[in-house]
Amino acid sequence: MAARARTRAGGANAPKSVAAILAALRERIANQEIPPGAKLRETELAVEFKVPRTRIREALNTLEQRRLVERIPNRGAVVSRLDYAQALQIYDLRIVLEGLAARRATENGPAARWKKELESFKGPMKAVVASNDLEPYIERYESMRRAIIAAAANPLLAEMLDNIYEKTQVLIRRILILPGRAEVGRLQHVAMLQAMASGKAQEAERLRREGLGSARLHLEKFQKYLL
Amino acid sequence: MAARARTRAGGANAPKSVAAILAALRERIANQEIPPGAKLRETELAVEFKVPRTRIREALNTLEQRRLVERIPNRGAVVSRLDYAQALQIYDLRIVLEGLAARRATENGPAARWKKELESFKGPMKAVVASNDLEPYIERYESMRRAIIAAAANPLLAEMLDNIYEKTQVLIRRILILPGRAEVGRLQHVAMLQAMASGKAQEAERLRREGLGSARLHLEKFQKYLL
DNA sequence: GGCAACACATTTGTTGACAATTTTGGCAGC
DNA sequence: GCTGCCAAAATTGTCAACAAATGTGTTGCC
Repeated sequence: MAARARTRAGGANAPKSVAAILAALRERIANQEIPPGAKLRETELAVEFKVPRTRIREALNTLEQRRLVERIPNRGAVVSRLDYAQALQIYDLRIVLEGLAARRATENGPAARWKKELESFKGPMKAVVASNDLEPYIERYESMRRAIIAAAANPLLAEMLDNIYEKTQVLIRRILILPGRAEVGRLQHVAMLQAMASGKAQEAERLRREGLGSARLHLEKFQKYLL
Repeated sequence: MAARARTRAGGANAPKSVAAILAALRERIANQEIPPGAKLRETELAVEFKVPRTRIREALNTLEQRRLVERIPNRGAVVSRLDYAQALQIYDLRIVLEGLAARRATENGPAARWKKELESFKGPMKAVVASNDLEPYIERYESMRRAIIAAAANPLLAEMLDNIYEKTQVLIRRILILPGRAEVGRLQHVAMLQAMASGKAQEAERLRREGLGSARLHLEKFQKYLL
């Protein structure tokens, strides 16, 4: 009775597959539960997840290739730190990639597909932003973003965006907190969705690039507060 | 005397590190030495490279993440086949990514940096293309491309382009063979390099997009001959 | 008291052996 | 002669023990 720790012991989680471990680790790194610079000890993770160390090793390998951790020979893996230059580079990539996504999504889907999103950003979200209630807004934003990427129907593009987006989730929130930024962003989304709902693909791409470009400018301007 | 196969036996190559194995495999896949659909047997490769199977397994893992091979559980790894839809998607990505590279390269480097490349495409390469001598032209093109990507100074961008470019090397050659395509491409490069040598970053991006866009159109038009 | 060298403990890297699954080959039956 | 099934071989997946390297604490010396 005392030391019963059989099938799924007290703790919390006991995933098995490599994919599960990977997801867990990605999650933790994304919301800084494991902060940048922290060391990932293989043995430690092995006992936590209750899998052989080889499994952890494999997960660490893919994490390394996604540049989420850095690995120094014989010294282990530490989660990568995102410096200013890198952040700007990532924004450059987001600008062109999400621009492409917006264009193709507009071309692919029926224009009406975007009416619903548009109304949400025009109406309810306006109040949400005004009340400084960020979490629901972020949720809506990410949902729209995912919808666009999915509609673009380009798996490789989706994967690339996935890889770089997860490295900036913290940053995005910090930018959004900047005074006035959320409302500016909302208006930009409205403009872009309007273009999409009218089937204007090139215009949608231009607007998406403009929107992310302005976010990038904020990053440059408020560098010291953001990183 | 008979069965002496110690240090580095007859064969040809005996790399050891994972990186070396990876490079070798990437090379073979790129020039279809191992054709799409071929099966990669772990044991076989392990004997050839004279490394434990685990090492091969690791290499196969990273090859899988780069989408160069597909892995079916308990059934092994086969090199990925590039279908028409994927090829188009890759061109979409090249268009926006290399467009970005051209823009940033123009902004970063001194404009004069591109004079040399420009002259080469204006002069010597004209004759090379006219004589249908493709290999030197391709070499020059790839060298220019690498220079631009390097000058863009965005490691993440460079990596992404590396990952998708290697999947299309065969395709690029086939497009280049199409009647008139090489000369059209040369002229487009001249125009872009002219913009770069004049420091016109946005113009350079536009022209790069245009050039790759026209290559993409060729791909659409001659689909049946290319794949 | 500070510094260097040594030994111990911890952590990562490597390997071969074992288990599970799929493919191949052969055989009997229809 | 072809089809379905069973057994053997080959191939992939899993693991735990061993080896190498690094970090840490202690001792002895100046």
